[in-house]
Amino acid sequence: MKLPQSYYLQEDVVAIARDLIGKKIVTMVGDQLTSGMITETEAYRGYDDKACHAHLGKFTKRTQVMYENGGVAYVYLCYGIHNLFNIITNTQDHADAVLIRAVEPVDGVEVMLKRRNKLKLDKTLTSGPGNFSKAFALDKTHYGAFLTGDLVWIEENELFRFRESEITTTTRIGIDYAQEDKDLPWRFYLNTSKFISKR
DNA sequence: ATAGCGATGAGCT
DNA sequence: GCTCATCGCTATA
Repeated sequence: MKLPQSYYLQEDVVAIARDLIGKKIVTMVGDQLTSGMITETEAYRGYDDKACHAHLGKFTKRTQVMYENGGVAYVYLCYGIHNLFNIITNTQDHADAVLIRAVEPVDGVEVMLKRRNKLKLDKTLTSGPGNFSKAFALDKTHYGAFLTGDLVWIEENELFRFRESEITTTTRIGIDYAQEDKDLPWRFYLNTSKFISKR
């Protein structure tokens, strides 16, 4: 059920970002289980992608986990407020990552509502990378966490099937500084879901 | 030691 | 569409 490490070791991060749509992501934090179906992702490709934190092999305390073997979490704080959750892919020294930008809630909606200080379920509960991370209690303590472990993982979603036409391929958000790479079609979302950060 | 800034989200117009 | 909260990372000195 849990995706094995070999899944994350695949070399095409863009293909993985697309393939993760429809899969189930689960966290077990403080005895509270939350899960959801992944509806929106973006690919960031290590060395040659100007939008990637590891562009041209940039190696800092923040980016170091990106260079590990695929199957670990890369979480960083954005705008001083939001934790953004990424999955590291490819083999060691290839700093590729997939940003999870939105999910559709499945289990633990009450827990998510509490974490988000909300009273009722609507699409803002888990759409947008900062909102998703907060609802799933993903933060800096998950930096480097193994996705084969018992804290956060991804499962195959046998029951859910969709047509190819339900996946929209488009450009990534918030990376205008990346010059010629800002228009790469590396964002994917399930256009039949309400839980999308931006259409 | 510190200036500059960002893979965002909320609220208001 | 516009503003701004908020702070750790990064580069530079």
